[in-house]
Amino acid sequence: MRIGELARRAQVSGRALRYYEEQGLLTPDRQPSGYRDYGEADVETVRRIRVLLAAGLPTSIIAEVLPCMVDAAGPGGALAPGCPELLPHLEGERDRIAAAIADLTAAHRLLAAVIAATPAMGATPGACAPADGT
Amino acid sequence: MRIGELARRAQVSGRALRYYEEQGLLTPDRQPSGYRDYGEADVETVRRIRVLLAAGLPTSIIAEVLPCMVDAAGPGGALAPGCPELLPHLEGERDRIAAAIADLTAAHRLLAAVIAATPAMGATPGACAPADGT
DNA sequence: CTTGACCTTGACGTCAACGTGAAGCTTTAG
DNA sequence: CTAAAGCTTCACGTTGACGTCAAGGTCAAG
Repeated sequence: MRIGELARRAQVSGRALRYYEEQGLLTPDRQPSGYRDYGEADVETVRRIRVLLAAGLPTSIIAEVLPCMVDAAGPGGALAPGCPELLPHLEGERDRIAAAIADLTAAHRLLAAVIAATPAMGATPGACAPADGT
Repeated sequence: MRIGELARRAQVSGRALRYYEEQGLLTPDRQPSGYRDYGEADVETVRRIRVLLAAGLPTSIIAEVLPCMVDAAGPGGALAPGCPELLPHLEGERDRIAAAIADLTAAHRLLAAVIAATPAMGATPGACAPADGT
């Protein structure tokens, strides 16, 4: 398929797909016209990229892990065995994500506490922060 | 205390502290010399700022929630009741954080799966990704 | 007084993941 | 045939949270 279709099916912009290629995350074939020619598997690959990006991993890291999860067949996204040389690196990233989850959880608790401490709305002096003119 | 001490005690750069002031997160007094003069409570405030920043909240939002958690006395960071007008906004942020946690958790699972699928190190072809010259 | 550490305000640089034209080729619809 | 999508490669713009000089003022020690 061409870039537009993949963009629609994977819910990303064409620009993003070109960027991913530039970063080595995707390497589509080319039609004689020069148009990019993506395969079906790329849809799933892009989804994985989005998951990892959403987790804050930079494209350079994703480029390393992607070939380790080439494909397989499964709804949950099964994986193939990968490259043991990157293992400590991957474990480091995994731990960084765990730490990030801890941070977010702390922030979540903080916000939840603030929300819980908020007097219910409707009956208050009203003078707090300027609240900014929106 | 002056900016250098706060920087050391709160584990941030002086530049960051000036930036926080610029964004309205901190408003230290000034000594006649023009030097910033921070109070003890600012150490904790900066820690909270860091937690929320680490969670991906922009400084503009943090500026809104900070006055809602003015202070109190507690090891976990107790809170004062806040501004009900911001409540829906805060709930939105809280949900966004929850979504981010979900993303991170998904990525964590993905990485953990890759790691688990990695053949243990030591006995493999070795040809995988170029591994990049570092 | 001099040195040196620490402080001040600008103001430009950085990094990541794209957005957004610009100028031109290709393919599809009619 | 023409017009309209859709594609191509540059290449600069954006956003956020700072880093990093630059050009000084201030303060404690000797």
